[in-house]
Amino acid sequence: MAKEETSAKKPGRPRDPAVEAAVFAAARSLLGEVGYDAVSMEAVAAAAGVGKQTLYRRWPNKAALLVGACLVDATERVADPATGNLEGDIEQFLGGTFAALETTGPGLRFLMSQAGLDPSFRERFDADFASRRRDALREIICRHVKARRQVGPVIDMLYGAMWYRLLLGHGPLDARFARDLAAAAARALAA
Amino acid sequence: MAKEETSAKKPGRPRDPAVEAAVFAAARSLLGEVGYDAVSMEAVAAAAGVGKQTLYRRWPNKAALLVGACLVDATERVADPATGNLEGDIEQFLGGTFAALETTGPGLRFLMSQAGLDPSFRERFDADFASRRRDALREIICRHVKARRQVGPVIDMLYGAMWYRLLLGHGPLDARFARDLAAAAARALAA
Amino acid sequence: MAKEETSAKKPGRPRDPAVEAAVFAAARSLLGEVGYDAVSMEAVAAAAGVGKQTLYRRWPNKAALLVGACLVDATERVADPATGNLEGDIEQFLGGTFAALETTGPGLRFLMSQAGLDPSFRERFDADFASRRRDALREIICRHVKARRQVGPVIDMLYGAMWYRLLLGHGPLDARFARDLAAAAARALAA
Amino acid sequence: MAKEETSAKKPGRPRDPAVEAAVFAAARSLLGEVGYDAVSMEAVAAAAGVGKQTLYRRWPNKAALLVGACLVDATERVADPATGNLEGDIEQFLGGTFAALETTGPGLRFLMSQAGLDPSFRERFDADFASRRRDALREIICRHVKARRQVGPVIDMLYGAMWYRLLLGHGPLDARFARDLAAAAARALAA
DNA sequence: GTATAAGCGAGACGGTACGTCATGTCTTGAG
DNA sequence: CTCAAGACATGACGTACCGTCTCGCTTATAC
Repeated sequence: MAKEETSAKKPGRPRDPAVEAAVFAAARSLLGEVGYDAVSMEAVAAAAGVGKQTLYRRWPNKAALLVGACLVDATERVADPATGNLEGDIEQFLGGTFAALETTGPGLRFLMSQAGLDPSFRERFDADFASRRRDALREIICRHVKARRQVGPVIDMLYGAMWYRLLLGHGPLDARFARDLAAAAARALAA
Repeated sequence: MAKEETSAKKPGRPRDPAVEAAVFAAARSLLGEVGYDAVSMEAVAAAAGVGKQTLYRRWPNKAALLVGACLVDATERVADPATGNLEGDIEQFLGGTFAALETTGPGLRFLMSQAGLDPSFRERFDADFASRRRDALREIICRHVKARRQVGPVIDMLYGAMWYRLLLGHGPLDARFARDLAAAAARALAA
Repeated sequence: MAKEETSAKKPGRPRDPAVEAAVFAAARSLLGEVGYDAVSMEAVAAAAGVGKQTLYRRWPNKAALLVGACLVDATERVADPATGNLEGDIEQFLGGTFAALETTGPGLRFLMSQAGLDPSFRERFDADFASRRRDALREIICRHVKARRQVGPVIDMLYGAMWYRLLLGHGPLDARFARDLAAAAARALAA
Repeated sequence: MAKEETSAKKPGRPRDPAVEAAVFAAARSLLGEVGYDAVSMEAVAAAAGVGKQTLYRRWPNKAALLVGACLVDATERVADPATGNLEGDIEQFLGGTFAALETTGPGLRFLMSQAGLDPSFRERFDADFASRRRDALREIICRHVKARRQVGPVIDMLYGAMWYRLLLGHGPLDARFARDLAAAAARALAA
């Protein structure tokens, strides 16, 4: 097939793979500490022990860098649930997602806030992060549900509830909330 | 003591009342056109024909100014529905809410983003606006549902879905979405 | 007429006159210490306790700033010689000129370099400074010499020798050099 | 002695002799077009179709490279004069030198200006270029003159006059100027 | 042959400075 | 005391080069 000619040997020194890890770690740490606005490319570069040009070589702007930094742990933290039934799978998925928010919550809240403020970041954040999370949840739900039409709104309700509480803080994102949401979703999706 | 002669004749030139209106108009217009980040105090001052010092005399920073400019959006505007059944009432309430977003959407989106960024504003915004909207929806739902325990999460799901789409823009906030959400909620709340 | 009300009261805060003095002092000091290339606008700003923007508001670039800072060096300071004979007058004139270079040398060297790099400054520097010095020397020489045709090249030789050593530093600009040049010039101009 | 084991067969691939020519051509061309400051090693490398490392392997810095590039044509362009008398030889030497400036003048002007700005470049430029030209002229003069003591200042006067006009542009560097300088120098050196 | 060693084009790397922009403060003169 | 104007110190922006460091390749001598 030779489809993957992408990895043809390029000339010049190859990119140092350690850079990405160092940058993402620095970026996540700063994001959690001081918030999106106060994260500067200079600070990320300094914290990661990296030149500014190296950041701009790999990410076009701060938004892309931070989304990349958060994307990694969100996708790798939530295990695929397998309880066998719809409600249980949803509960487990949401429970895992909420648990991850213990550490990633502040950073993600900043990113979603930024999405509300900046249209171009909005697109990138949805395409690279939020829509992927919706797809992951959709896949789980669709294992048990045939009526596809109802699934979309229910996914928006589930993730919506999560973000709503994450942004406003008027209620906890705990195991009980996961259970309540899962129960409501399961009933909503029942034939 | 009557020390608080607030309206006592203060020395010096009085504040020009036209300034606030001009500034708010300029600010909302810029916010709609270019987005929060690209709004600068300098641009607001120039657009309003006002000196920068005048802005800083009245608002401590850009966020506060824009919050002031947008707070008028966070006002009740949805008529009380009366279709007689749960699903119909929810659909009508959400439909009205979504319709109002046509004009108030950008302002509210900015306010919710600001709530995500600023904890003190978060509290104020939830207490003065968001929780009141939840209460209004709760009252409507509770006309038809006795099982109170399930209501809270469903309200978060409904408003959550709305905000989720408002912030990310990945799907429309239209009559059909109101209908789908109402149907799902009604099933979730059914005994 | 009064058209030239250049100094008409302009609105806004007036420029702080202390800035120019502080900047020039910092610039000349840095120029003397580290040389033109190593002088950075950032260092000048820091040393003068001034913001970078303030520098760029007043001077378009580093060269212009330093030219301003050094132009004070380009001022007449040599007393008119009166030894009665050609060789003595030349020697005394050059000796005085060389002595002044003790302090003004670095600044003048920079200015001449700048003249070599920037054609428009070249014209200005020649008209306002270098040609006047040549005229001064010419007047002294012409007191003793009638053959005008030979004078021009000799003046270029004398000032040329000075600048050549000032720029390259391959030989001293001292009393002995003044004497040697005067002797050579006197012979060259002899009938 | 075999001290000069320079040409000992060294292991590894030998240096490509075409590189130096390509680099010098590119460097001279850039120097003439945009001036010393605006010449960057990256641009030279790109223009010569050469890697940056190749430049740094052969020249320690930009200054050395550009001096090298200009040295070549200055030394090879001026033929050894042989008119038989002092004044004629000087005139012919200067005439040839001035003629070469038609093409090399702008580049050399940049280099001399840079020498005035940068002490470390100053040394290199004098050692590798200017002092060699003075030596060439000294040799010619010393064929006819025994009184060595007067020669040094006269050489500074001759080359000084040339650079003075090259930098300030207040007079032409033509055959007549060469003749006038030669005549003055010959008289100055006469017993 | 087959190491070994250096040169080569390319380009990523940690840095420094650039010149621009916006922040929030300050200082004018006018009202 | 407010207002419009604009200078001020500060600090991040994104770019351009610096001089160094890998890469994979080429081109020599040495074993």
